[in-house]
Amino acid sequence: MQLPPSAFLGTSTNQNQHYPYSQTPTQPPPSALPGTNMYQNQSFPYSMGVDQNQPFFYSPSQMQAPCGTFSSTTIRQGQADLYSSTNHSATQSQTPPHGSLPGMSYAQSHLLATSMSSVEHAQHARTQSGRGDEPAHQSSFATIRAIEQQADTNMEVDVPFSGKQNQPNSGYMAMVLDGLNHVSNQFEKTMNVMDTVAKGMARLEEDMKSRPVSPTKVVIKKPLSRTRRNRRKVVESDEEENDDGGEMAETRPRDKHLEDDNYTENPAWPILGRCVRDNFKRLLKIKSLKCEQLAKLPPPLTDIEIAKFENGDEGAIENTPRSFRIDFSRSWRTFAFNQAVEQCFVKHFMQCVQNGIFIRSGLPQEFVTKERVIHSLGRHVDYVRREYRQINASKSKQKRIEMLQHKAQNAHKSTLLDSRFKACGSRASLQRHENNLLVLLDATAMSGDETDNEVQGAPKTYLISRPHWQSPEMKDFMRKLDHIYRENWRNPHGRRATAGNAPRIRIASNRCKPGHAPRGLW
DNA sequence: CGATGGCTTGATATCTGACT
DNA sequence: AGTCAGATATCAAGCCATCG
Repeated sequence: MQLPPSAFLGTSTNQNQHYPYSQTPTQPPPSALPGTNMYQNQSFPYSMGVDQNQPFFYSPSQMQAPCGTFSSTTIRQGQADLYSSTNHSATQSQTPPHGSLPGMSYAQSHLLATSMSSVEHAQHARTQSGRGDEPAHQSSFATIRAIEQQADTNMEVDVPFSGKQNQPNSGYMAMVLDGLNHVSNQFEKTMNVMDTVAKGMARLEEDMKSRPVSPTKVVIKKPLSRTRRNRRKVVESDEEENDDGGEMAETRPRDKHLEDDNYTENPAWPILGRCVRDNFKRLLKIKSLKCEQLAKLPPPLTDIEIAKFENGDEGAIENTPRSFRIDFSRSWRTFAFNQAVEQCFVKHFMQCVQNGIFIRSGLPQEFVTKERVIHSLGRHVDYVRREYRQINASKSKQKRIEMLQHKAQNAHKSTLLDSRFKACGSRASLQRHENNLLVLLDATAMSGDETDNEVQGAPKTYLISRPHWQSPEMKDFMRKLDHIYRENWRNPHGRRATAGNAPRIRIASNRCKPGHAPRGLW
């Protein structure tokens, strides 16, 4: 017997449509589980917050979880612990049901609690009535078997119970049994995942042992949830297999610093970068690197000021943490004034580290050296100088806006490629295109978006500007993928409605942009 | 060697549905 | 009402190749 997933564990947000049966307030409350009467006047060796001397009844709240939608709200460790210690009611707000595990959704935990109690009842009945092969019990199990058989031909269930108390609705019973089966499968899957995680943790631990890492807090990066990561994984794994038979390839040094020292591989390196950037902005008294903030910075030094600085004349600009000034128009590494600024910054930063200013940021004190601060600062200044130049360049405001638009277009292209991968992955018949076509493309091969309207409040629309090398057939195929992606977004199957911003509204146009066709397409 | 353009990518902001 | 999850858009930052 198989119920469609949506009928039992559907995650659609539209409960009215996907509810396997209605649960309107006007309906009679759900009553006893099948076979309840045979448990009457018996004490139960478990506690679920019910009177052990009373026959077991499903409460409406317990009924609701397995039959309605699944919440994606997960239970945190503390909440699960709370329940374990206090044995709260499963319906209590914000309190997960008994037996909940961290990471489990509320609805899943309700389903588990409900189903587990059914199992316990069945086991209890077995022990109370003797072995299952005894005549009295055989009849009970024969009843359940009959219900199962009946359920096969009675899949449409509108009311969980018939009017008579203690008379099970066969369809509902079928769903309970199916639910038990599902929970069992879910549990098995969860155990497999946990096993994999445990093995991964063990490998990580081994790796960490072999690498000197500071004992201070390690910031865990948010994992990439995007298909981009998966794509790259596919490509990388292919390369690895070709190169060294699947062994993890050694990371290629990205700059000459790595040839001498591996410190940029240390988890503390990005933390140092963050602290350096924050401190840099603080000394410059700016909040961000946006145009209006960078415009507040003092102008480049005049020739007179430079001469005074070089001669050490009275009145020359002094660099202190309180009056921190940089000439962004001149070289950071060769201009003497900027070199003095660098020394000032490094000295101040090292003092801050010694005073424990960055402890809360997780920066290990022993990791910080002057050379590393100089390295990190240098990279950041390169970036800030670049932004500064672009803002102060003689380009017109229109030119600047165009550059920003171009940047935004490019940033969207990777999202576009991701969505097309997702669209291909969602249809079995399209997966060959994913493997044969999309893997050849990168974000630059995607069409661009140009904003169409700037009306306040109206949903933004974008005109598609396709690469000129793209054939009409390929263009149509890409549009089709976009259409599928939007359809998937609008009509998610097997999960709740897609949250968040809707995909961009992209309108076809005759606009073209130059570019080179990716290798492999010609 | 530094400047520059083009590009990718992680982090963050923002929005909305679902849930407690 | 408040919170969380999951989605996209944008920002911030860095890498790489090229040029002078």
